[in-house]
Amino acid sequence: MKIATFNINGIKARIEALTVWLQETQPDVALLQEIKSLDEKFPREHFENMGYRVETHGQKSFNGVAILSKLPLEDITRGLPGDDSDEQARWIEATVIGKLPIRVCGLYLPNGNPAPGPKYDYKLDWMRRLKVRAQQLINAEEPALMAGDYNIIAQPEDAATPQAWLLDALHLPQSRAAFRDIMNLGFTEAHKSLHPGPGHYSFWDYQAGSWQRNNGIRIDHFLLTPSCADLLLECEVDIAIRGRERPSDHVPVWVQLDS
DNA sequence: ATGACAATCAGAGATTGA
Repeated sequence: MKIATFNINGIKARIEALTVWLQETQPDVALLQEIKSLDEKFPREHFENMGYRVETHGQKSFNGVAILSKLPLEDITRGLPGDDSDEQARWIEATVIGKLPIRVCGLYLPNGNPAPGPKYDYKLDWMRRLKVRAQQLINAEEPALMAGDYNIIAQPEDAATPQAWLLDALHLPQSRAAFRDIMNLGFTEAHKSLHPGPGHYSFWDYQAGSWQRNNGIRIDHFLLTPSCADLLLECEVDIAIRGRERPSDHVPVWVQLDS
């Protein structure tokens, strides 16, 4: 089973690029972030005609996550538990029914800038809630993964110019500590486990020729529970997508699971 | 660097992103 995550930075602006990539890559499941669309405005039929089930959790203008799946989905839930007043659409879950059922969580973790400030407080509180849900997934002892745009530079080698990020919400010690806390519950970060070392990025800013200079950061991750990590066969980043016409500032990351 | 670049909503330019 091939599962991908892709921050598309707007479905309206990215429908062509996303369609081409889906046809080339043929993921069974694609977790999308920043659809920037109301549910009723998402081009559902376009993807259904390509053989995908479409489940969205959107809002107007900003944020928004979705699951496209060629396999059956069960028990779909929307929104990260733990704060009924949170109106930002950043979390969606479903069980994908393949050879083995996999609980799949798609997430768009808050950016948090500027830090300190209310947006950073929201990021840290969102991560506190994420840890609660993550612990539940570990306790369930079933194959599960959490994938998406974590907006966390987890270690200095995940940035081409780490010194430029020292005061940024993506790289502040509290952010990295919160990510580590979640990892330490027992998750495997798929790409790092298969491709350790520097120079792997998933985001390049639109500004200042970041792509041309390979001034990137790695912030899109797959976190696997232990029984899911046992199924991991491959994990790759589709870097070339960033060099195409009208790209997202993120590129897709995917895993192949023996499931 | 009050910078750049892109998307959204709106129908200009502010807001957000990372």
